[in-house]
Amino acid sequence: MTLRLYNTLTRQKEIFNSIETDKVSMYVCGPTVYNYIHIGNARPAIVFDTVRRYLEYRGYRVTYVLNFTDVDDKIIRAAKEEGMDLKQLSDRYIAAYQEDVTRLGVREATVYPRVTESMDEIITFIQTLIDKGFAYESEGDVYFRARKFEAYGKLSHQSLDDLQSGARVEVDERKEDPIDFALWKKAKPDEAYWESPFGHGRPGWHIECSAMAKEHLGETIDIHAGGQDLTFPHHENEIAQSEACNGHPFSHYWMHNGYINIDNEKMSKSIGNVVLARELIDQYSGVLLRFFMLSVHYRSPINFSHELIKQSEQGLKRIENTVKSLIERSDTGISGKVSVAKEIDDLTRKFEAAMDDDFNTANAIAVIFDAVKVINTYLAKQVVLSADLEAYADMLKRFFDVLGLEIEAEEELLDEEIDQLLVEREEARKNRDFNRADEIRDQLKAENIILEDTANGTRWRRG
RNA sequence: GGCGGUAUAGCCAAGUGGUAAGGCAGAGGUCUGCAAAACCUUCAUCACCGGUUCAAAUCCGGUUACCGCCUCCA
Repeated sequence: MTLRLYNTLTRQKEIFNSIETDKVSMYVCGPTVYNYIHIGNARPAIVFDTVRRYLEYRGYRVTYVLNFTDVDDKIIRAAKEEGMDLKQLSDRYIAAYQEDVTRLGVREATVYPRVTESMDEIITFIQTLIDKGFAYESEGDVYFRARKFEAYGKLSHQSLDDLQSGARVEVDERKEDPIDFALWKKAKPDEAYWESPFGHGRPGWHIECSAMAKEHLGETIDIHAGGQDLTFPHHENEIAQSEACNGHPFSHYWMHNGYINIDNEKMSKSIGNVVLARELIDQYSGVLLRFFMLSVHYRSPINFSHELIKQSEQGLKRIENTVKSLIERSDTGISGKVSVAKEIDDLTRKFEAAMDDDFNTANAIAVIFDAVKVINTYLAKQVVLSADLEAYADMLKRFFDVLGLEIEAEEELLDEEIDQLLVEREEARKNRDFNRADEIRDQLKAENIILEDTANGTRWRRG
C-alpha cells in the first residue's frame, strides 16, 4: 500500500516519497500568539498532528516543527493594550496554546521556534537575498523583488499580472513594484526593534518561516502545511524567498486544511462569532472536538454548530460504549487462541487504506464504526475468549492512537449515596420490587446517570 | 475581473466509470420485569440541462446557487 496525499503545488494526489528513507521533515505554520486560539486555529493543529501520527504509524521518524509568530503588529497592539511587553504577552499565549492543544490530543512538536529567537537566521537570510539581487533596501525597509523570482505564483497558480490586476492598488513609494513584499520593516518610534545591517526594525511576516524551516529542517523539506488561507500570499512568498535564497525546491508537498464556519457563516471578529477552543473544550471535551473535526476530510470546509457537535457526541458515545463493554467483559473471557485474526486484519487493512488516501479520517472513523459493530456482535456471544477481547481492544487502541483520540473507559467513582442506591436497587430487583427499582433508576437518571441491566449485572454511565 | 472550491437522504458525511460507505435522528422487530445498551430490518439515484460511454454521483460542455483566496485572517 502506498500513501498518497494531495499536494497544493500540483493540485493532485501524489504518492508520498520522503527525501530520506524512513524520515519526514514537516513544517507547520503555527499561531500568532496574541490571544487564545479559536476553533479555526484548532483545526490545523489537530489535522496535521494526525498526519504526523499516521506517518509515524507507517514507520517514519517525523521531525515536526511548529513555529510561534511572536512579533507582529497585532502582538504589539495587544501588548500595549494589556500593558505588557512583547515577551510577557507571547509567553502567556504560547502557554495557553500548549494547554489548549494538549487537551485536544495534539502531541508535542519536535521544535517550537520563535521569531524572536531566530533573529540571526532571519537577518542572514535577508542579507543573502540582498546579495543575490532578490531583495533591496528602501528607506530602512527591505523588500523582496517578486518579479525577479520567475516561478512566483506557482503555488497559488496565479500569474503576477493576474494578482496585480485583482489587488487593491496601494501606492507605496518605497516599493519598486506593488507586488513586492516586506522582508524587514523599519521600526516606528517607540516600537520594539532588533538591530540589523538594514537598520533598526523587525522581520516581515513571511521571512520567519523560510528562515526557521531552513534552520531546523534544512533547505528542502518534505511537507509544509498550514491553513488554506495561507496559500497566498504567505506560502507563495515563502517559496519565493527560500528558493531564491537556497536555489532548491523549498518543500516537496504543500498541505492546506479547509476553513471552519460557524452556523454556516464565516467566523470573524466583525460578525462577533469567534469561538475560542478552550470554551468548547470546557463545554464538551477535547476528544469530542477532535472527533468532530476528524469526521470531515481535512480539505473540506467544516461547519460548526452546537447541534452538529451533539450529533457527533452521540456517535462518540457509541464507540465509548463498546470500549467499555470490552473491558467489562474481560473478566468473563475464557482462555484460548485468538479466533478473530481475520476480522482484525480486514478492519486494519481498511483503516490503513482510508488513511493512505490523503489522510481520509472520515473514512477511518467509518472503519471504527464498522469495528464497533463487529465487536458488539462478538460480545453478544455467550462465550468469549480473553485473547479475542484483548486483540480487539488492541486494534481499537491502534486506531485511536493514529487519530489521537483518547477514548478510554475511565474508572469513575460515584459518591456513597449513589452507590447505596445502586445496592438498594439490586436488592429490590431481586425481590421483584420493580416499582422501587424503577423509582431509583428514574432518580439517578435525573442526576444524569443511566443504568443498564445486563446479564452480568447492572452497569451505569453518565448520559 | 483572475484563481479555486462546493452542491449526495430529515441532519452530518465518504465515494474520480460498473447499478450510492459510515454516523445522528426516525420507523418496525429481537433481547429485557420494564427500560437502557446491543443486534436485525427499514429510510437517497447523487443541484439542473445536454454530451461521451455497454455503463457516470463519478468524465466533457453549459446553467443555477453558495463559498474561499487575490487585503500580514488557520
